[in-house]
Amino acid sequence: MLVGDEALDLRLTLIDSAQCFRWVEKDGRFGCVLDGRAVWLHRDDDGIHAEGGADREALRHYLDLDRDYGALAAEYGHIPAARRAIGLYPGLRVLNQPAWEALICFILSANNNVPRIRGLVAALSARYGEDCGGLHGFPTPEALANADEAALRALKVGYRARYLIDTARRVCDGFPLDDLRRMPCDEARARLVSLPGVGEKVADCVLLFGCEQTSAFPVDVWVARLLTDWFGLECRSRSALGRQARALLGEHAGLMQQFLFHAARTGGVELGG
DNA sequence: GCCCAGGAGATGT
DNA sequence: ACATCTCATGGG
Repeated sequence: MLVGDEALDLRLTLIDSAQCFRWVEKDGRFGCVLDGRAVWLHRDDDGIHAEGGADREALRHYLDLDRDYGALAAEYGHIPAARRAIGLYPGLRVLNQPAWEALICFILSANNNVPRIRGLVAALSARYGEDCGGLHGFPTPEALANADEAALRALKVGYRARYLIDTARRVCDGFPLDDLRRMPCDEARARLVSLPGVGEKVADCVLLFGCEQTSAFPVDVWVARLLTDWFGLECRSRSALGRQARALLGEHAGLMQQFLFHAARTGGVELGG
């Protein structure tokens, strides 16, 4: 099935950009379980193709293919660092992931590095997710709510085991994950940070990658550096940096953040100059 | 051994 | 409201 012929860079968006930790690459194809079904994506001369998985519209939405990224470049074209970052990665898109998956993956991301997060997510899915022909689906809230803490720690999630179980129980107990996309961003963030293991940074990642809240602006170590070095912001706390960045960049601040983050983290642009 | 990684929570001021 | 410490784990 032809998904589209957009500029989408599969490896950059699904693996290297560290907004999702679930996709695997095998023989030039990219695989994951979405909505309980395995899907494999690849590009040929015609564009992006999908084998298996959900319907075309759901995939296009997941991959954010219906957004005009040319308009994003125009919106921030007057900011030199933003223009550079967008120009460097014309194939980067900000995914629309299920909120539950983003929530658990970014709880695991706290004080952790990308390869290890990916390994933990794979181990979690292999142990608690449904087998879908070689690939494993993401664990359900019920599966993690009923997980044994020692068994989770055996997967090397460390002190985050307690966060996973307790947050999963909150979700099973009626936490309104699916309503977050319809709330004002600040209200949705306030609700998320009430979950164990979720601070402001993780909340912003869940909002941006899992709730279509494009103004949510996660500030990790790299974004904190680039905000001081490229934008000249002078704040001590990440919280204050995030507030200023959102005020500066507006309703699509989070989309822009993803380009800036990748430019800073991968060294595509030098920091400190 | 140290420092770092898409930080959060508890405690003290 | 802000600063400091601790929390597992693995790689450089």
